[in-house]
Amino acid sequence: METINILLVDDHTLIREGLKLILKKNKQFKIIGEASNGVEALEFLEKNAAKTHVMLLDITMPELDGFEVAKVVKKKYPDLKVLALTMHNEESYITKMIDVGVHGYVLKDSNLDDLSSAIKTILDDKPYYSSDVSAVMINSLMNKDKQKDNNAIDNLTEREKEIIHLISDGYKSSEIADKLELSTRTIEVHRRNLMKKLEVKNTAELVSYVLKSKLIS
Amino acid sequence: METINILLVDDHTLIREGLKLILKKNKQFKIIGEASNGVEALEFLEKNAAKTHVMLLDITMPELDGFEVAKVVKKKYPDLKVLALTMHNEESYITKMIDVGVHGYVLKDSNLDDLSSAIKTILDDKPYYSSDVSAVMINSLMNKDKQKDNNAIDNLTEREKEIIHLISDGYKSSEIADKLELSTRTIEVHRRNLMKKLEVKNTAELVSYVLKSKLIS
DNA sequence: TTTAATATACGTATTTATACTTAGTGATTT
DNA sequence: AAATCACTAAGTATAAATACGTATATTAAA
Repeated sequence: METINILLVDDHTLIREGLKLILKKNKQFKIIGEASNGVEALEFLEKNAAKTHVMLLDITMPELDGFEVAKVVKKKYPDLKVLALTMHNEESYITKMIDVGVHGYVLKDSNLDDLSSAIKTILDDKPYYSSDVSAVMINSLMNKDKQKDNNAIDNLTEREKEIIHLISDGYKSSEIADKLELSTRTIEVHRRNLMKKLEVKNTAELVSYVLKSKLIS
Repeated sequence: METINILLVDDHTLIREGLKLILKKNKQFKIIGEASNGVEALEFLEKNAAKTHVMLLDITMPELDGFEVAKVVKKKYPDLKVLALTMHNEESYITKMIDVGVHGYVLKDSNLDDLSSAIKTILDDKPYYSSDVSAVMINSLMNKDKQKDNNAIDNLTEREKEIIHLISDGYKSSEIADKLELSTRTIEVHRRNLMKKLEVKNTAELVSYVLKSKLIS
């Protein structure tokens, strides 16, 4: 059983102390550094990145927040695992952290077992998300879908959907006409109708609209 | 404790029989109908939708598959809860079912407890997804993000990102020029450079590219 | 059965986007 | 000091998209 070296990053001293006490219960864990903001954390890593295995990272911090830190770490120290630690259970935070390349995400009301298994899971190169977090993700996917209802996209015809798909793939009207064996004029009319139905001004906004509304993936 | 009326839709007789036996263990559940394909299921609902509470729906079926059935049901019978039941644990299936408006999704290797709580959860107007499914979702989000790395988008300059954002919002070059107090020609150069860097042919593909790569949300 | 919607197609005109070339300036790097 | 890069800008020319109007055959819905 090898020692796991941990860097603790949180702006609240009390929370850092608490985490230290919790982590001490598992003798495998060793806290080799602490930082109270992003700048300090990156300074520590400048010298000690090689021996650091896991970074426990708070999201909301002064100076340089967790998002920015995670971005930098991912680029400069790709081997270092980052476990986001936060009280925020909102979708925007979670997706943003995932986007930024965090390996795991645990809520601050987790217990020692959760934390231990999170650390071990991400060291094993698997993502870890506490169950509450998963629930939020699924929920948000559901809600996004609800938004999709009742909107203008339902009024598109099959032909229009077909054409909008080809437009998004970068085909110009003449190419679409060839593909579907139709006149270029017909495709142009479909474009006009599509823009009118979806109330957009040009091709760019049209593509943007359909992609955001998830008609096309 | 009210009776919950269930419609069972699966093309394999053996699976239907098995499900009936499993569901019989809970006296609250009552199977009021069966169907071996989508067409039969919709025919049953034509007459009995009012008294049907939950539809247990297999995805892979002949004639009319689960996706299509779910679509129709959502439109015609919005109060009827649909629980997708399948052995497929792949991301494409799951996201597609969510898109189509299914209320819950359970794998066929679940046990009675899972099934019962799934049914009760969706009747309570909450989404239900078995834990394995959640894991797949999170994983797919992670993987999408990994794809994003190493791609051409990292090479874009701040100005280019700013402009591509405005393009996606439907602004034409002259409008972007006004907004940023630059020459229209400058914007045109940026567009050219963007298309060259991202190896796309036109505006449509450009917008499609950046949205899919999640540079813009 | 009339109505409405869909898909098809052409004409004309204007506006945008795209292609190719050249070039100055300021900041950064080697 | 020289080279590189990001940003800026212009000239010229063609291709594509957009904005109008008009029209017809088919199909779905009232």
